[in-house]
Amino acid sequence: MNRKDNVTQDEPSGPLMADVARLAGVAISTVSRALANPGRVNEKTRAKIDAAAKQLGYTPNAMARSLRVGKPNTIMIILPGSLYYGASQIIPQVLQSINKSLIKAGYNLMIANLDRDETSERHILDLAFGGTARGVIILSSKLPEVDGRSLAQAGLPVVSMLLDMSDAGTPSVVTNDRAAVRAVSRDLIGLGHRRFFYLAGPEGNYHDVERYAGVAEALAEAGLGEDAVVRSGGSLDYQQGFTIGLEGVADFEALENRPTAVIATSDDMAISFMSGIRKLGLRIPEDVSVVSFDGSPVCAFCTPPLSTIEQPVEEMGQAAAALLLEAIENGPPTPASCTVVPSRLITRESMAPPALSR
Amino acid sequence: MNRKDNVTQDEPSGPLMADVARLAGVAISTVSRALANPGRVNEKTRAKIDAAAKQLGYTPNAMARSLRVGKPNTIMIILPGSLYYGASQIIPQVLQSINKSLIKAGYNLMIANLDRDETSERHILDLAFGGTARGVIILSSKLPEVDGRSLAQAGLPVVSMLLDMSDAGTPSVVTNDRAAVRAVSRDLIGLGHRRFFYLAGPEGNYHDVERYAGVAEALAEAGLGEDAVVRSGGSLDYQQGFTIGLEGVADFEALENRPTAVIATSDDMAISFMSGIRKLGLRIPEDVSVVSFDGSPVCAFCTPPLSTIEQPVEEMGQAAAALLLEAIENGPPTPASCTVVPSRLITRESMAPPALSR
DNA sequence: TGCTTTTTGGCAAACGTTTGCTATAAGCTT
DNA sequence: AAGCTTATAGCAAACGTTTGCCAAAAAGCA
Repeated sequence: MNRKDNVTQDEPSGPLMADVARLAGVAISTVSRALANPGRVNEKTRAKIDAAAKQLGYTPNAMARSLRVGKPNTIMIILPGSLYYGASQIIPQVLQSINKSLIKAGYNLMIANLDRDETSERHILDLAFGGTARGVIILSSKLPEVDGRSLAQAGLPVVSMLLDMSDAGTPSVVTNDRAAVRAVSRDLIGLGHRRFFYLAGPEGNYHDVERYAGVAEALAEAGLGEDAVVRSGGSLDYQQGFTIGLEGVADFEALENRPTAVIATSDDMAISFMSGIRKLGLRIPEDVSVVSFDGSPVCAFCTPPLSTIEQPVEEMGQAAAALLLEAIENGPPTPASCTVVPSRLITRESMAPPALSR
Repeated sequence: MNRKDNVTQDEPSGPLMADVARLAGVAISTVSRALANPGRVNEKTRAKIDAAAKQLGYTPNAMARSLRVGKPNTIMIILPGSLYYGASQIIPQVLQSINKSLIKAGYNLMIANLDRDETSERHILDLAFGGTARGVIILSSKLPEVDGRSLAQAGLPVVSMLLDMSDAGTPSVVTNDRAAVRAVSRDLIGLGHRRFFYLAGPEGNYHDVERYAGVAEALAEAGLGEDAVVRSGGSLDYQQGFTIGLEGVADFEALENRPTAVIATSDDMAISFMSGIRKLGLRIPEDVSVVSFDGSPVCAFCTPPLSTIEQPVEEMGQAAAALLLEAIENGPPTPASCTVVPSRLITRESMAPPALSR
């Protein structure tokens, strides 16, 4: 006489803890303790219970557990639409590394897309306030906020990745965009370049601001004015990298006194740009040096092989996960920390001294 | 006098349905019905309740709901490690399109990585049997199964994507790998090619088997034997696409009577292969035509622009989601369906008639 | 052996919802 | 106006766990 007699057994729904208890001849509470706590139950009873559980193929119901304990074991990761772009494999890598860290700690990973519409924001907030998520990792976006509710007030640990929000109280993991671009700009200057072309991401975007600042700083250091660099792009999102690169070619071609070095803020831009430039009959790196950002593996096989600043996506993912887990354990760090994982320039043939001009 | 007086209020945990009920001056059950059911409650009461809910910023607890109802609202997507590769953006696109469909239907998306270790399989099964997932979409893998439990017996709707498992009773959404490769092989034959080079994925892999079969069929149709094609690779996973391509170059170079057309089974392979071939001083497409599989946008900017078979990832994702939702509603289709979303060849300059040989 | 301390197991109350059933109020019919 | 049906609201029992508290048993001690 099992539960459900009169009902037309429509859901098998698996064995319950009660079934295990019955089979092992103990109380439910003992089963619970046997499966979870280390020392609270006699070794012999535990063995009996383990055996019973295995025999029945028992799997504890995670939701019932979370509900009772008041702490879900799901982490939400927020992926902005703008990150789904081109050849660089940011998202899969991030997902993989974060998930690995989380699973090790007993958490699951739920994904949420953040588009520009209110629906997606609302959905995210429902997840956050609805007790589904235990913590949040948000990629390169500000905290969603709609009709009164803000992710900041959900009482959940939040870690920002790629975008530094430590000022706003959210611990962050970023890479040193600015320093990396500054360094590579310096390198270009060292090679003899004096006129630059900058392929920009969307105007005002954190990454673009940082990266451009890197260029500007390097120029300043070298005693060059900001008029040494021509900006192209700025209206399209990173998703449109290939298009930005192509439009950049047109801009470049129209220039009077053409720059000798191009700094692209994503591999996509650089790749389509190089393709277009070569169609124009210009040679890389002889006529133009190109450097870009992202570190996609495919850059090694471009013509010519493309120098690129590798984003340490995996390490950042791990760091973000670690930070989040720590915040879940001990509360958020105060003041909010900002972990900087350094990026690395991979030098390839697309960079060279400029041909002697004029 | 709220709940929790003596306790050191460590969790705000948000307003409860009971709070809304109290504020609106009705019973909890009425609130529940007002928020969920369409007509079960008086319009006036509903308004009062809605107002109270909004005022408190109430968000229903999803887990309590799922527990009570017995049906979670989370869908699990299983991503095999082998899919995280190179330049092709399969995963992000799939995730994005599936998530969009699911959210519209009120579901959340949880991701699970399937590696070759037992841990990851166990984790997936815990999710499936533990009442966390309502349905599963599995990408390009067979159903996980470890110590007695198999995903097939979890009583969950499962849809397979990329891999046809309809024979085994799992409804599937795939693209017509074989037909697509057959068609492009035909095209190559039509251009005059008679000797082929095939860059293989892992031996025995579904995709590789299908794609190679496409080549073989086209050859047979044209009265050519299978000795018209040289296979390269076969030991490495698709993740290693770039390496496969490079090794392919070595294999190719060593050949006596070199093929004039190369069929690569991923864009990565083709890209690194082309890069290597050109280093050898061979010209594409004059000396070798190249065609590949995946449809990564970056192919348009290769030198030369690379012909590739575009995988309709987004449509497949939508189809898979639709199929899963349908299975959740009305049970799985019997017999298991296999939806084929056609792929499309994008013709670019990497394909041309062979130079007159000898 | 009788007492205290420690270990182990069980009862039952949570966790925050949904929902079957019942009670009341309201609207109709004749 | 009495009896009927229908709409609306409330009570309380679920859903499958965990855990505070108490009881029983075992073990230690004198």
